[in-house]
Amino acid sequence: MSVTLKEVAERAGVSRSAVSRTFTEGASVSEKTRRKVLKAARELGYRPSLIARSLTTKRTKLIGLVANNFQNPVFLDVFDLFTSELQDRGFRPLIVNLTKETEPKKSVDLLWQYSVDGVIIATSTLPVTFARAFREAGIPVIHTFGKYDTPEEVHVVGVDNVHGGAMAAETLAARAYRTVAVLGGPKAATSTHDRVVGFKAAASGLGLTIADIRYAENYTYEAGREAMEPLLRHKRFEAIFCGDDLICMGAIDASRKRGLSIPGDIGFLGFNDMNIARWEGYNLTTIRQPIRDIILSSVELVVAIVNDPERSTEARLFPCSVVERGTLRPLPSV
Amino acid sequence: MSVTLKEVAERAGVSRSAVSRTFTEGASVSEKTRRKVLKAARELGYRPSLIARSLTTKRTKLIGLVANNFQNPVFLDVFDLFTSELQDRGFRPLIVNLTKETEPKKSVDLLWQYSVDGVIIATSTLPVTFARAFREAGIPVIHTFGKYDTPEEVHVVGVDNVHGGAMAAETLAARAYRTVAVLGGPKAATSTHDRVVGFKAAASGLGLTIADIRYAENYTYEAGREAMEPLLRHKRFEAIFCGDDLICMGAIDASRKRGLSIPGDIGFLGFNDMNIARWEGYNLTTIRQPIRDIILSSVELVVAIVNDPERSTEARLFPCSVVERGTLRPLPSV
DNA sequence: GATCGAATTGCAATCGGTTGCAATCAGATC
DNA sequence: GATCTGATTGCAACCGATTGCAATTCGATC
Repeated sequence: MSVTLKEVAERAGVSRSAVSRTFTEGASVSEKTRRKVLKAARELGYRPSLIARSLTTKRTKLIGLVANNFQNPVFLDVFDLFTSELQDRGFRPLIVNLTKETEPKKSVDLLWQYSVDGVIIATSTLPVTFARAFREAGIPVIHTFGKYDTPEEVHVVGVDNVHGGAMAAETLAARAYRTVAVLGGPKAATSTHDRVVGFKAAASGLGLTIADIRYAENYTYEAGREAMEPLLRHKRFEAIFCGDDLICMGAIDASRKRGLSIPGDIGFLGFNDMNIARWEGYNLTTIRQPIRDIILSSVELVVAIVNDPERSTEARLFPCSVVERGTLRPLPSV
Repeated sequence: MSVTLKEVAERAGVSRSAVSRTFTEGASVSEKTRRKVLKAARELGYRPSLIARSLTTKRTKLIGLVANNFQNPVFLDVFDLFTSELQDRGFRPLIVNLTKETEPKKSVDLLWQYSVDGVIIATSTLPVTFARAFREAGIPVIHTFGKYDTPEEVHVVGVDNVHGGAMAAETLAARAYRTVAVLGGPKAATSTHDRVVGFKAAASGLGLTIADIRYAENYTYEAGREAMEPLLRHKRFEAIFCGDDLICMGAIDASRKRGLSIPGDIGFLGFNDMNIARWEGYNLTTIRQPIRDIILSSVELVVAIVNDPERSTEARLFPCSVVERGTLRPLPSV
């Protein structure tokens, strides 16, 4: 069926080693035999089998990409960037969908059996035990969007969510809001936790009163809408900080349904700056996560630790930034 | 580093064959040795290497998933379903991101080198030559969201877009619209072409006048907004059929910006019924593609042809349906 | 206890490559 | 032409499994 090394060797009149060497970077082959081999290979349509190769080299060039958040639009960017970046560096992503499965051991087994060179966990809604399980199995792992912890147990790339939360509080305070509410993402997510912690801490220093805190069931529009309802029943805040743009949009629509105008009656501040935040219908003021930087850095890091597994763990945290649009009242002129 | 067959065999005091057999479905092993082997395996933490296995079995249990549309939210569902369904059947998706790359040969080479068992091309914006390239390389391939053609060159799963387009025309006609416009997806996509063809054909039979036809650059909100502008300059239609929900939302926002009300001044009909279509802010009336059915069927089919590559090509087309919401005026009561 | 067929087991070859090692070769130097 | 050095080449073992085949074991039957 498929052409093998041996056939190429025979046709080129050289040994199998010679053929193997012409196809491995930096191996010792004379220009003469290399040409003979390439000619024969071309004629036969030969491509080395990565499966066979990885059996001896112990490198598969596969990177496990573990995710459980297939409903949030940010993940379009995340997938796009991860897949193309890995591809450009000669790696291939092997996706593991964790939506149904919550048992770390099974994913570890799965990826272990495929001998992936490394694993990227791309979600903020998994506990650190997950990443740890990979590390204990001896598989290089990095947790993108993970929680930063000292001492660093595992490589983390993401944003400093505590700082992001603080930034949100500052943004509201700067616009002269005094009484505010928080509508967080799913309570179990470490990102939610950190953002709220950061928000609270900064709020108290800024003279902001937090009238209410609630959490959406998950990172969806519907969850945001639902979670907003009770907050609207006894509305006693001027603005609200949402833990995610999607949730924020749900909350906005819930408010509009009650006839509230934005930002007149109520101000909204999102988190993420996904594409949809730019849409005219919402035009969301939001805290931006530099997704692109995060992914590029993750890929770069995973490649680095694949090449040097002993590398000490590190946390790469990128700064968030405020994207000013139309759901908060303007900054008071100075 | 990792535990091998041989070590398990030694510990269990049996031959390597015995170990191999206990781990392969339906092989002949006595209950007694199977127990010994499992015990030893458990103690050592042994998991068979799929890489090594696939070298002899010629099966990798990998399925290439080729996509180029990482910006459209429907693909969240598509990825979610594909990955979890393949997973459930013991296969793993190997993703190829074609956004930058347009040369079929390179993807074929790539997946060939990984000896994938089969390939799913999940996009409507690639020509049939792409799928053909895989078939010619002897790799089982199915084109999801592909164009249905007779004679069938390649397995296709999707909807009958001609019929979908016709359904759109009927929907508009039934609501007593007389003069309409079309805002298609990217012109190169076969799906766009077919939908427009179906729409035109049905329109003429229904007494609908098509005042204008335009195409968006790609399947995005921004492209929809831009493409709508010229249509609005000399607006001479009562309703518009958009080739995609996202494009439709862009078009809606462009219209609202000009102060037009919906569906009062202008009616909108989308295509796809993605999650966002349900959002209060848009509440889009749209033609629904049964994504779930399409994906499940694709996965089922790819597994089938992996097991029987000689199977004759087939086209599985699912029917579209109208989802009534708020962007078209109501059906006249009878 | 001998005989027979079926079930189990182990041997050894194989899958398609890589790589350490020793042998060979080429070119430079004397 | 002999000698030396570094570059090239081929041999053969190995990576971690599977599998056809022949040998062995087992249980049942006579």
